[in-house]
Amino acid sequence: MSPASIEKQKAILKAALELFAEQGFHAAPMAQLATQAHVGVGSIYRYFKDKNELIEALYEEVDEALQIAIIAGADPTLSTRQQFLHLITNLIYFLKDHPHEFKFLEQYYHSPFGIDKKREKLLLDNATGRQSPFIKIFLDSSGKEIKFLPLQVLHALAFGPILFLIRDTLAGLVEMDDTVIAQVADGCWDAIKNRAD
Amino acid sequence: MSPASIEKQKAILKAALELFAEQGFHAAPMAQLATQAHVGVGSIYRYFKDKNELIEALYEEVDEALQIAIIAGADPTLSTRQQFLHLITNLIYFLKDHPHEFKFLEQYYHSPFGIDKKREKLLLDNATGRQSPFIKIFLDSSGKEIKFLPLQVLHALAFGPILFLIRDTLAGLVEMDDTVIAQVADGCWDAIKNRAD
Amino acid sequence: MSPASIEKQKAILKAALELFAEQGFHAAPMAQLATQAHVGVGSIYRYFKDKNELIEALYEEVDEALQIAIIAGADPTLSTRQQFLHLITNLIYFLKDHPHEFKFLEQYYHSPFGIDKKREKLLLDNATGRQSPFIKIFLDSSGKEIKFLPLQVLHALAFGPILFLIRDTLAGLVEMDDTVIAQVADGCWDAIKNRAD
Amino acid sequence: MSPASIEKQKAILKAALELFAEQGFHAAPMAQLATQAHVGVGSIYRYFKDKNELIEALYEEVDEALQIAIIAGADPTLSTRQQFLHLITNLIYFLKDHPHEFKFLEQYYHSPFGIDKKREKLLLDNATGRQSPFIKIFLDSSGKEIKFLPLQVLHALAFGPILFLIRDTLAGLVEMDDTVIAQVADGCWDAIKNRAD
DNA sequence: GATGAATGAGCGTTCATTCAT
DNA sequence: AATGAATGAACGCTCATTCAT
Repeated sequence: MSPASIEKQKAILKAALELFAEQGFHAAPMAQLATQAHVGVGSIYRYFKDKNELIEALYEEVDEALQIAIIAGADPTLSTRQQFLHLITNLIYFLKDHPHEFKFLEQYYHSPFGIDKKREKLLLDNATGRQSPFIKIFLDSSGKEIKFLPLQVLHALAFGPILFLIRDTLAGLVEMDDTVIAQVADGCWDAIKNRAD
Repeated sequence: MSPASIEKQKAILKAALELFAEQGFHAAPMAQLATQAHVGVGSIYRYFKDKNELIEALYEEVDEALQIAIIAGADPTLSTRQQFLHLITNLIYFLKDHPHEFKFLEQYYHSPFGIDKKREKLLLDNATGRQSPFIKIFLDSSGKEIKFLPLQVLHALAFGPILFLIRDTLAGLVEMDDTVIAQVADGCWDAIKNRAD
Repeated sequence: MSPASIEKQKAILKAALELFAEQGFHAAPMAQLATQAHVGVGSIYRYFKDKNELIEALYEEVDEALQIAIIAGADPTLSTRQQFLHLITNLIYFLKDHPHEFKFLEQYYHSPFGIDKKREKLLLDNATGRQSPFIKIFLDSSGKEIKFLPLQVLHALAFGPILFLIRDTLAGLVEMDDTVIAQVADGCWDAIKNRAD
Repeated sequence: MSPASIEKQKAILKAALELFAEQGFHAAPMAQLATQAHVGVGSIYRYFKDKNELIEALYEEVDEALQIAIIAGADPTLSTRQQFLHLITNLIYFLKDHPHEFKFLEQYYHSPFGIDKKREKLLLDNATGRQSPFIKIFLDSSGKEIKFLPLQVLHALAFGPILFLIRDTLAGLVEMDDTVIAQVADGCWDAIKNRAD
């Protein structure tokens, strides 16, 4: 694909991210998306088979960026607690600093696409070596530093508060400064850590 | 309003809850809703100004039921921890046992309506005596049995995991038996309780 | 269905017949059809699931009218030749006097619908008592007054010239007065009659 | 025009014939046509002003091939009947053996183009020495071996059955073996021949 | 000359809402 | 009060045609 084409595709994905985040999938007409991306409607369909495929492609892109952000600066020599706090702090900052990405992901995971994608990722993690860094920590330390609980429950305890709080932050209901972020990260650790520790 | 009218309105709300939960706001046409409620399309507009107002009214109804379910069997003589566990367990069972209500609320809170509603409730709680039982516990015990954190952060730590897990349960990704429910409730408490305790 | 509804449905079918005949299925937008029928676009979809179903319904209506016209004044006591000439003359006059119907049918039989419909009618004729009057004559007299030929071949010899000529007539290439009509009908009989007779 | 250009043009016409025959004019996008012809979309517009002109050009090509096939092996010393049977048998075999050409011509003659083309050919035949071989026979023998009828009527009687039958053959409704072909040709002759003969 | 990415008018269809009955 | 037929703006998507490369 030519550089110009790649630019165009990126412009479409960028416009899609903004519009989907601000208005939702349904309320964002392809025509408006085209306008915002400075392309013709028809051009979108050169790059993406239909609206669904555009959404999927955008998800892949956003998820990729998220995964990269999460593992930035990861250090396997640290304690489990410190590794967890590092990862989850990365996650919080990324979502807080990328409200469009956060809103898009929230929508995506609540749509019919989302459920299947989630299940798919879960199976993938079980089946392949490619593992989310969180899952690795959970599996390695479950029953030790971390409570012996089903993976999904650990996920819920670790991520649930984050998503909840970011949502409120973006809604302007609460301010997330560095102190609050540290407190929440801490709270998440408290929720999953084995009490004996 | 005549008893017959009340019945009709209830039928509409019931049908709306089912359809919205199963298909989403957008994918649930008013015509289908009317069919399912055994009323004419026009009748819906007698009780609700438009689709948005129907959604709002349904929210009020569902939220009312939820608030009632949460405080069932509450006992102010118990310890803070026990009161919290009681409330949150009520919450979990209600949401788990009422998937339509849960799915509707999730959608609602992720829609443009949701943000405003949340802010409104917050202000209401501050301004009036009518207070959510959770807020009462948080305000009463913050800095004592419970961490000294902004209310929104406590909310996030307490409710975030619940919502996350119920979602996965309804998607069939995890089974929530009584043991798991107790473990999650416990985890939520661990997240907010003061470590000294 | 209320009388008003029936009127509306008829208006739609009438407009469809005219537009399809004059512009073809593809070139006749639903919006134009709605305008011509003095209804809203959406109303068409109350009566017909989609454009295809409208076309099918129109075919049924036109075919019905055609079948009725063909058998008008049929007299089983006449000779095979006279019965045939009567039927085919009816056919000619109907098509000549109903150019919209003729053009619509031509299009229909040349579309993907048409082939299947034709085969279906053929099977129906074989399987049930309901028989086209032409088929009855052909089957009864094949090998006697009429040549012993496959049914399809008799059809071709009898109808082929008619369709060909009507087409040219509507195109203004030839004038079909009563004399010409009689001559063509005669020619068709000559094509299928047994020479010995 | 360079040899390479001629090749390209032929490839486009070949692809057009196949696609138009199989899918119809409307359902055959220029892009698909370009792909099948192994040229760029833009190239089609170098050889043909627009889609209509491509259709026209294809018609000329197909018609040319048809006219040549019809007169193959013509022998002016034979009887009128034998000459007619020879020509019409040529016609039948060509159409039967070239289904793409037949389907294309049928579509063409049923489209807005067709009418005008037909009228144009008629005028041409009258105005110039270039005459269809059938027209020559009809004009020479009308009132003698052949009925005294308007040219268009003779056309209808002679060609109508052929087109009708080929259509059904391609639709799989009837098998045209050599016997059937001879019988149809015979029938066509019976339709136009003077009874006295 | 040849290409195919880009375009946007125009399509079939849906659905929230209205209003005559 | 209750109905549902009627409406048309708005949607996702296609494709003949253009034009920069």
